[in-house]
Amino acid sequence: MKPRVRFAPSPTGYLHIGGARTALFNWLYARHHGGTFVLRIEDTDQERSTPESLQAILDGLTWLGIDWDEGPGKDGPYPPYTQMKKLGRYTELAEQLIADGKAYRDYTTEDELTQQRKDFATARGLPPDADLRKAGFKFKSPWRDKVEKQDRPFVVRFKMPELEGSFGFDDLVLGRLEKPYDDLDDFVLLRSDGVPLYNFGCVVDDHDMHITHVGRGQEHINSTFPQLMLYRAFGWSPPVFAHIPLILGQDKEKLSKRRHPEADVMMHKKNGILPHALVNFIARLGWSHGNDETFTRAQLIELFDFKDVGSSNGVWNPEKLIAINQHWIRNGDPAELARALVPYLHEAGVPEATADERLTRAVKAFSTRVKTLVEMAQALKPYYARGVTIDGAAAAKHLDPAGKEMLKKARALLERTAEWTAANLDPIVDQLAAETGAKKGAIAQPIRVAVTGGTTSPGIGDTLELLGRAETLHRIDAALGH
RNA sequence: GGCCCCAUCGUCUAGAGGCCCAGGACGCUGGCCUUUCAAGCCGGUAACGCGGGUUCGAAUCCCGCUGGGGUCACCA
Repeated sequence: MKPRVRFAPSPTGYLHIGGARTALFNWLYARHHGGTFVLRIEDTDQERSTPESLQAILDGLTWLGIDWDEGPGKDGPYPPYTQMKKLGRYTELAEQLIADGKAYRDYTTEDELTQQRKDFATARGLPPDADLRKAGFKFKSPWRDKVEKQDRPFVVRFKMPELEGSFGFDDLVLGRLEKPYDDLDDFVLLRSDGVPLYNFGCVVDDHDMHITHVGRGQEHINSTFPQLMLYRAFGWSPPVFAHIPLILGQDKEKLSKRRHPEADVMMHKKNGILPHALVNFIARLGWSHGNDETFTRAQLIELFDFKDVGSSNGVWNPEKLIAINQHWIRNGDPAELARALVPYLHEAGVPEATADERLTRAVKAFSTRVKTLVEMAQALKPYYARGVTIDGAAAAKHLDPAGKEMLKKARALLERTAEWTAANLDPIVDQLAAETGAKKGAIAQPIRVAVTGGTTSPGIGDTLELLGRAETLHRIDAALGH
């Protein structure tokens, strides 16, 4: 049987890096097994859900190259894929549970609940601001065993069976996980406005959508138990669970949107990280395959399995992300990189940049010299300009009288170069070195400073080819004071 | 605090009883190469949290401790 997996984000903000990894692992699992990857929108938190967030999440996934087979914009056999569009289904199932005596209508009001908390605090001699959860407060509804229906607001609560012992499940990454029955209480299924809460909506949808494997963050371990009870109450068989470790910030705290800007997937796009580099990095955070560090997308799909996901949390490591990004800039397809680079060049103030053959050559020349697309755009920008401003220190060091003298000789040779290619241009340095007995540095550096304005650039041949004959001679003349 | 999960270099990790006085990667660092800067190549730095067991033998199994994380809503 082909697996059906899902990613079920809540559209309450941008795509979080932890969510992206959860999506990635599920997606890889589906692609590896030729299964189906479902994208489901859990928008039952009406306070916080926004259309903009939904779009941001879709954009984030798309940027990362994680495509879904069913979900927003993709019809599938088990619609709708948005929870607020199937409210009737939840109500129907809640009614069914009530009829079966497995859930009940709880008419407890806000005031009554507050009173119960107060009484609890007083009985324990606790201060009014004490955290009652820590003190072990457990809500007991007086409606648990009543069946009458009243004409006022109510929530539907699950009637947790009073059973001895414990129950559990076999997690794909953590192994056997168990919990005593009496740890659970009568959790809410449906709010008073009829909207389902997470545990209920999640179970109903995973069942309705025939989900076979649920890969999600370890913060959901505890909610798996009430969910399991729901499966049991409905007589449904639960999916296989895989709880993947959390990603921590550099301060070792859980990666949060508020405290960690790197939690935003799209921030990395802005920083010039390649989508595949981020995918590669994120995959290696928690998952491994021997000593391998870099993987193509095809390799990830071929090698991924939940059983190779580790069980301990991982700390975000920006240096390694950069290193992997550099690796893919260096080893990726230059033409493809050129296309990815164009928007960054536009951003850098080079509106005329297009993914042409010249840009591809430029990408090749700089691929070992920059770590991000932002750096690449910055590095390339001067090559698109007319003329260049020469750095004072560089000029003082390399464009002294001797340097200028050498530059003149170089210019003469350059002018006579038939075909303006790196292969033809590079030997000029050697030729001059042989003729004058000067060191290559005494020849190449004055040229480099004259045409780039600074002391560093790719090889002279590549640099000059990129600049073109006219611009090279123009800049040399300017440096010579003509 | 209750419950749950976790524990190898600073970080990501390999390691499924002897192959490990622990390997790779990033970082940091010495050198080589070199027309600059990179890249590349060769080297160095640095870890099995602690204490008990089990075993001829433990990073690997068991227990305790400690530490870290998660979770306890009419959020997800």
